[in-house]
Amino acid sequence: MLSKKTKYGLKALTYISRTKSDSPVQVSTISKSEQIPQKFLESILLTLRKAGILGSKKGKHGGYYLRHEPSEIKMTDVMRVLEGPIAMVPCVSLNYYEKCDDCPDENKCSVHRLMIQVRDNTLSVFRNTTLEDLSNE
Amino acid sequence: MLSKKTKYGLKALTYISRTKSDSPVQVSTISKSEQIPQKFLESILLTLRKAGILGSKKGKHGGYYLRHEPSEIKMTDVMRVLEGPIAMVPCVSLNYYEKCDDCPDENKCSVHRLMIQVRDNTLSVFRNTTLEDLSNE
DNA sequence: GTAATCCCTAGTAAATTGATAGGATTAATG
DNA sequence: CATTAATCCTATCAATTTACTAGGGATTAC
Repeated sequence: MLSKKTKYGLKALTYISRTKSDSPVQVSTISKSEQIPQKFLESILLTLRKAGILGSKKGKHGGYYLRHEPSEIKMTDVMRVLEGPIAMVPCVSLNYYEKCDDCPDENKCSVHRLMIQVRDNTLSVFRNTTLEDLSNE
Repeated sequence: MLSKKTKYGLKALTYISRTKSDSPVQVSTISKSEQIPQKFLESILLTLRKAGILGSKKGKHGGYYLRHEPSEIKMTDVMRVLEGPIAMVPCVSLNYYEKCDDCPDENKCSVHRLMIQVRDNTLSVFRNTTLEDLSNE
């Protein structure tokens, strides 16, 4: 299941991306428009900022803005920040690999081989989708 | 993340499928061989039996067996029983569809459209993989 | 200097996960 | 028929994760 954190994060990014304005977008604005609890959203946008995806401006008339063009923000990056590893098991994770305690030989593990296929398919979707794609329509 | 329940379930099914014997396979045998807590495994195999994937024989020399040929047991069915919906959000689930509270128009929702792609890709893997595939090698 | 904004740390209730406990039921076997 | 070995069933539980909320600190525009 996709966490609400990820869902809210994606919606917020989409919102900011669609807002074609020079001034940064405020948390309260996004919160109201997308029906996201404000304090929760605050913490999510903070995470995205710390990951380098968003930038922020403090104080009055402050807010958040994209650090790069929407077409250059890949879903692989966004998903890893918000949801964590893309793989369903650590033993097939590219970025967070971990050996299974039980499994003596990964190549002979049926679960391993199945999950590699799922990972590759999911990865290809996220690699080929940018924030620009999400923001269209 | 794949739950341990699903992981254990898949490993157990693979084990049973590889055991080419007429007599049913006992929980304790699988438990030892695959390093799965016995009581936990018991409950998992019970679930698979109730879903019609496994059959069981009670009493001495009892155990579990496959109800169909490995080549006819699709991962879509197994995964739905063990892990639940394949979709990452209810609003793109084929079997467990649910509308989002917030989302006024699904076709315009960026998360919705992205998650449909992920679902379709994952689904194609599970549809094209049977227990026989898992059991080879 | 005041209002509006992000920044940061804590805490917390509810749900889920990954088990464990204990026994009831059923069947094979001597 | 008694014993043993299996599944079946219900209940419980600790740890973790999720989805928030609270409360204030720091910064900036005006």
